[in-house]
Amino acid sequence: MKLRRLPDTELEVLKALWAAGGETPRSALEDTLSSHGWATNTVNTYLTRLTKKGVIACRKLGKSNYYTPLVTREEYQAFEGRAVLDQLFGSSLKGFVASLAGDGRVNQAELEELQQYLEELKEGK
Amino acid sequence: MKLRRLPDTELEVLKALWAAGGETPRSALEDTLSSHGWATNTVNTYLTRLTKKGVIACRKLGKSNYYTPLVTREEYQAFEGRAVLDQLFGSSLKGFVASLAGDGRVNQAELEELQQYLEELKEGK
DNA sequence: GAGGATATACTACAATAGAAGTAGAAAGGA
DNA sequence: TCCTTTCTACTTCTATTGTAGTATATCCTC
Repeated sequence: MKLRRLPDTELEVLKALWAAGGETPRSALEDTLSSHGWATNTVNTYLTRLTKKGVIACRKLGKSNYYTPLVTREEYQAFEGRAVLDQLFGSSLKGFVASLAGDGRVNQAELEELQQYLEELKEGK
Repeated sequence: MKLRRLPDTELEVLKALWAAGGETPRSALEDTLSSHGWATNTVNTYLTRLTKKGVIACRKLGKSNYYTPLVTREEYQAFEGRAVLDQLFGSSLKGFVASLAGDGRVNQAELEELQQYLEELKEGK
């Protein structure tokens, strides 16, 4: 499927669906999304839009609609991450990290964690 | 200034302005942006919108408008990078890198470059 | 089988984005 | 002076997003 960047609100709904894991009734999503303070109908609109875009599937069981993500979190993350990298950092991963590190927007612990990950990755190959 | 996410088209214009460096007449931006195939008026619209948003400044010299970025590339990069990290990767830098690496969307050379950068950063501290 | 409770479907509406046409000012040449 | 060229300002138009109201269908209960 052709992925495209989703609006913030729709992404929040999709994230709730990912978090729920698998096919989920609308009502269950409301809890996860309650912090946003959206009206029920608002969430419903976002679900409809996501369905129309083919990002999630909707199935009616009894009186409730059940939704299933058609895009995995991993797929979307990779897509979006790559897009940002290409659009703003000249495709340079180092540029990305350097930008955040240089601005003090990322702490030491995170950098170490990343470094360790890279080591492991290298060894694993 | 309160930074906010810019629409794709406006970002392209802003990037052209960054690339030009300093105060730049509209006509000069057109060259950089020609690859997009936008009409002159289209570019103008985006410039006006960016000006209204306070992202760039406009000054009239003679018959031409000259534009200056009010947000540096570095600022915007850090802002946007951080936003993506928080929104989609649970603020985990490692998560970001792992996502791209795991998907094969980033090559070996880039990973090595990043690793080296991290080493230097550590030593420098 | 009428009335209320629930869920979903449909509609609305303002703000923002993407794209560009038209009008008008200014400057320079004939 | 008047015409043409070159810019900018103003206007327009459609699609998308953010948000939610109204209408409709269904099921349960009395």
